[in-house]
Amino acid sequence: MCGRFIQSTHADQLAKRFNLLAMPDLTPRYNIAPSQPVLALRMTEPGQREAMSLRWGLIPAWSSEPRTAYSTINARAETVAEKPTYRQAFRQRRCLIPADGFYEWRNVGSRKQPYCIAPVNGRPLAFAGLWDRWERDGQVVESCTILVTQANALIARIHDRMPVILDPKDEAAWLDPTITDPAVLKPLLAPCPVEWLRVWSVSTAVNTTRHDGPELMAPLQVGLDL
DNA sequence: CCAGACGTTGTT
DNA sequence: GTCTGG
DNA sequence: CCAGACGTTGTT
DNA sequence: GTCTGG
Repeated sequence: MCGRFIQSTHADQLAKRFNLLAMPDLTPRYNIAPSQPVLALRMTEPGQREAMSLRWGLIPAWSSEPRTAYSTINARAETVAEKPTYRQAFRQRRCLIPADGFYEWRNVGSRKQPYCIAPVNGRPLAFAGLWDRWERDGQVVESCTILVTQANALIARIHDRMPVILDPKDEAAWLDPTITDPAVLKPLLAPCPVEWLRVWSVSTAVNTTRHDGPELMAPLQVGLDL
């Protein structure tokens, strides 16, 4: 799955990578946790891409409270087109979530060892995401979820699920609001090639959400790598 | 019909 | 064990 | 995802 | 809102 990730690329670099006209000021973040704000990209009317900040953990528009009684930080690619919580968003409110890496935990006996996974080429990845807008009594909460799929052979050493990392050539289609056919969209949600990513073990400092900095990505020097 | 869920993962 | 907060 | 709380009353 | 279970 995907329960922590990194957004560290500067605004100007992101604007170039994702063809954005404007970007808000960004603070690099190395330990984004559920419930926190996430930078996401969506399509606006004249076909422009727009950056926005979304709460991580999708709150459906029909929810009575601006929260859910269950976890919506991830949506399974295999079933996202049918699930009541995600179906409308899947057809109408898809987004890209830029990421410079993510963390997964491997069970080692009774211990849990965190690993960092990041792009080999150093360029930001795009997670496939969905967003929704919740509104009651003038209170507005925009929120998102990250799609997950079967782990590729690299990630499978750690965990059996991983975020959907889109092929850059599919990013425009994922954002295109005129595409609503699951038969067209679902093939974009395959596990990414192992060649795009590298994996290494990191300190359990990442476990604590108040820790945030590039040091969280530092490789462990004690031979826990896979 | 109404009531109640609506999710993912891991573990047993 | 389970829920909430980050 | 992990970490940390998980309760009530009365007093300051 | 929409689907499932009773």
